[in-house]
Amino acid sequence: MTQLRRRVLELLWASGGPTSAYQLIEAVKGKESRPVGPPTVYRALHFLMEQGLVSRIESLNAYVPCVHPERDHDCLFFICSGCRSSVELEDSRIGGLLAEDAAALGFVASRRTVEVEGMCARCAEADAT
Amino acid sequence: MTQLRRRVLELLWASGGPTSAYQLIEAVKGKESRPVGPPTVYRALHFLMEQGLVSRIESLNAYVPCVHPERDHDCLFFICSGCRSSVELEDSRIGGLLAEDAAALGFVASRRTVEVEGMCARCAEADAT
DNA sequence: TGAGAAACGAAATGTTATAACATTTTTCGG
DNA sequence: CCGAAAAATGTTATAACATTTCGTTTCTCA
Repeated sequence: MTQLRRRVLELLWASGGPTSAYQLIEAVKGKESRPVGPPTVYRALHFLMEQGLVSRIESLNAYVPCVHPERDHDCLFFICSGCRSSVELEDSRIGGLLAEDAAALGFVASRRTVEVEGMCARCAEADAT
Repeated sequence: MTQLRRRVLELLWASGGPTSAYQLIEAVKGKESRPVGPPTVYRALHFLMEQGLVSRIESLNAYVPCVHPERDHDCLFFICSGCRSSVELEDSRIGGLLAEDAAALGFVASRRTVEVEGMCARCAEADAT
């Protein structure tokens, strides 16, 4: 864990929601006052994802810190179209079903992406009003 | 269903695998011999997705024709890193669990993305050899 | 047939991600 | 401590993916 990687991770923690790589590039530039190129931040993100500290949300092209990095994780994301927030959940039953379906195909799984878009309770309520 | 939209759908059927928007742009250009801009093809893709004829694979930025457009679908994709192929499956149990988890959060779901990356049976075997 | 809606063409631009290569920093055996 | 090897980072350029904007054409239907 280097200074740069820690900084990217801290920015993600601070951000409070899914954050795009280019937002992070700007944020790192802001803290330092020197140029930071896209590869720099993308490399840090790849590292953090390998370590299980960060996840990528495919349907948003955005990144979030993991809620429980300690556990071998297999997460699903609920993404609110209203407030652009995301909630991470763990449901091993889904992993189980996916493993079962994969086995039926002879498929050797390595990475899972499970994302649900919709409206969070707060935004759904606001919307109904 | 217009001529252009039909052409894009046919190209997807013919392609035999996940296809990027820019590959489709090139392919449409080829068939016609006139320029076709990105918005033209993206509009057709959005239309076809609305109709449930095409799905987007988020983790590849690519598009595939749906296997069973007739049914209200709720699909999962198994994507092979070896041969870049994808298999579409329906497993209503997963939709059920996701609905259950969503309900627990008060979350109103609209779209689901479930993608599993790995190696298909063929490629896993070839890899082991 | 003519007004409104839907679809399409075209140019520019915005957004996301990586390739390729140079340089700096760290690590660790001697 | 020193220097070679490995890891990380900087820098430039470009690839890949997607949308905005606006003007024109085509379709529909009263």
